[in-house]
Amino acid sequence: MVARGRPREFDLDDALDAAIEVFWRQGYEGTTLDDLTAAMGISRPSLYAAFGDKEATFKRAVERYTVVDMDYVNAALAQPTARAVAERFVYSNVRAITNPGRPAGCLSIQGGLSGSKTDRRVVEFLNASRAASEDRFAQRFRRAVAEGDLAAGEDPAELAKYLNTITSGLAVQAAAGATRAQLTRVADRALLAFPA
Amino acid sequence: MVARGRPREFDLDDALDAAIEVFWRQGYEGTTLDDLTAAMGISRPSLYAAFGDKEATFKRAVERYTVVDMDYVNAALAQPTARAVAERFVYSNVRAITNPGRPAGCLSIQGGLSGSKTDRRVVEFLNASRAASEDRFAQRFRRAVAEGDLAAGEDPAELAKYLNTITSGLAVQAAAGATRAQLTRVADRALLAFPA
DNA sequence: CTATTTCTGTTCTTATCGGTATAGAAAGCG
DNA sequence: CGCTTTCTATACCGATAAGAACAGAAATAG
Repeated sequence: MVARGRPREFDLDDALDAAIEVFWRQGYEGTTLDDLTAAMGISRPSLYAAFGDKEATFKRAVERYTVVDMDYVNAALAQPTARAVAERFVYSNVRAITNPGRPAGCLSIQGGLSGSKTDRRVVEFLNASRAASEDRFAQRFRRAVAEGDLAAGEDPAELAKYLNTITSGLAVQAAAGATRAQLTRVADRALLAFPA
Repeated sequence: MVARGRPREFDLDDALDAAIEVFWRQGYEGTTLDDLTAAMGISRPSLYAAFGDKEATFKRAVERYTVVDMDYVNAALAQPTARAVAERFVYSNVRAITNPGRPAGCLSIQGGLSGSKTDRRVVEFLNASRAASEDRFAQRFRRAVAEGDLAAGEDPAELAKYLNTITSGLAVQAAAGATRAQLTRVADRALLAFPA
């Protein structure tokens, strides 16, 4: 793929990083194209040429967010035991949603939990994205049961939904201003209910 | 207070109930005045005369929502022990956020977790509203410690934040389509971590 | 019955939204 | 060097947002 014509003057990932910040802080519906182009440092036609429309830009931003900012999910899933998976997941989640210098909370939650009829697709996209993450944990816990690491009586899907509920709740608290210390204590407690 | 002039042709609470539904489903920013007036069955000037502007209507709706739809909080707080308070709170929360015929989830969460700069006040209003609820539980648990009902080592504020995190997380799951049965099992597990 | 008060519906205003047309600028290709 | 291709910036477009103006309608007060 050889570059033809005038080369793009901005970096796609840099631009997406800026978009991530804005969508994270203001949500999909609360973000205007002027907000986006100002933060990304590009003009409107450049955005449309590079990403498509607002919705496509949002999806690209969320995809990059899951790769860059939620890489800790992969690290958690790679832990040797279900218990270690859960601990690593919850604690690194707390760190991610209370990261100084980044918006508090989680783009996947703040991006849009509800929306107008015309923006319903965006809400469903985020729901599906979180469900996919939950599925990965369910799969990991199925493996743990098969390996004898988790008791046969445990329901992998239920454990995954439990963790997903915890991290969602933590993100809501973080967005409302809860501190890392507070949420760490909440995480400690939540893990009491996870099989040891 | 004697009624003067032409009497209002609609019921304030009926109108607010309709507004609650719309804000609940679509969030503050996703709701237009046309959405509101259509659902409430009144015209635009009637809405403005009765409630003020869109923001004031939202706040009135949230206030009514907390009185009508979150009355279970009072019932929970009135339970005799901290453990009973927690159980009652979490289980009735699950029922409320998966109530058939009503929107899934919780207005206080779906109303707006994030927003544009101009709608920031609404987000903060909701945050404050949830914080106030959390405070009531913290106070209740302080009483429980004083009464010897809770161990002296327990932190009432932390327990309250834990429950608030759980119910917030449950609301997010419900909004994304989780069933009552699923969330009941998550609630069962979450309560394992609450002092018995 | 008249005057006053307050509600109601239609219409209008202003700002801003997402998205686009158009023209110019910067690169590679021959 | 021109020609093609692709980017950039200014300006523009129709649609829609929140909110206000205005006149008519329905009640009470005298």
